[in-house]
Amino acid sequence: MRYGRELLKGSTEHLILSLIGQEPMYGYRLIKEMEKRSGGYFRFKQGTLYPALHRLEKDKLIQGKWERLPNGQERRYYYLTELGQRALDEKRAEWEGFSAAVNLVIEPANLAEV
Amino acid sequence: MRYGRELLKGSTEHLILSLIGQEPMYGYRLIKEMEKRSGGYFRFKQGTLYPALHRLEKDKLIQGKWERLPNGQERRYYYLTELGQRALDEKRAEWEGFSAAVNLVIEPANLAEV
DNA sequence: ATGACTACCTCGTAGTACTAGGTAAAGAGG
DNA sequence: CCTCTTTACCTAGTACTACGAGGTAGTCAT
Repeated sequence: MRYGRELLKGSTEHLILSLIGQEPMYGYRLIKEMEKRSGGYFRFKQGTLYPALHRLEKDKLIQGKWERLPNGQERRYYYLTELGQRALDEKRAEWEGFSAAVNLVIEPANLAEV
Repeated sequence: MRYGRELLKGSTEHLILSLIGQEPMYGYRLIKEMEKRSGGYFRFKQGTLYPALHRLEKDKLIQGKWERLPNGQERRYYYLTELGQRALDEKRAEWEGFSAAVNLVIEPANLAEV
């Protein structure tokens, strides 16, 4: 089941913060990890991810550090900041409230037993 | 908890179709009903709802009919079409897949027992 | 007749996912 | 050596849509 692109809006940052909060990561790995953990559901495009990472860094929710591998290659690892942790908690609560509200509206179950 | 405006994107049409599918409605009532059923969570703005209704009608997912009240007032009632019912089913499946995927990513629970 | 509510509408702006392009290096296979 | 795939970073432009802010008009109670 392919999801509409608009559905993802507003959840991208939540998802990214969530993964980085679990373990510092670099962009390319984030894409792979997102796909793996969602059972293949999410396939973030680079044109979605990198701008989002730059936004989050500009807002000081994450901090990037260039790190050099033994073979000389460089990767930009992102770490969750304290501010980012608070934003993550907020976004989690937001998601829970939102998804509960959607379910209330779309499920006719709430017509019974009031 | 106030939700981010972007979170709503992609769910608006699903929510509208869902309510109209339960009972034909006019715009103003949709706003009130949405608020009531979501426990006050959703407060659709007119600038959101009316353009969405027009989109849905243009796409033939709903059909509008002007109906005159005894006092002479007119309302535009919207009815779910067959095409709309199919779209609603799709959007419901989409939402279920999407929310399941989000929960998989944000809950570290999936690290245990695999 | 003044205000509150119902009920419809639209224009412009802002935010963001994606397409389509780009760079550069590592490693594998021939 | 050369090509291809993969890793790994980046950006400009487009399309879509929620919302703010504005408008019209009728009903009803005070």
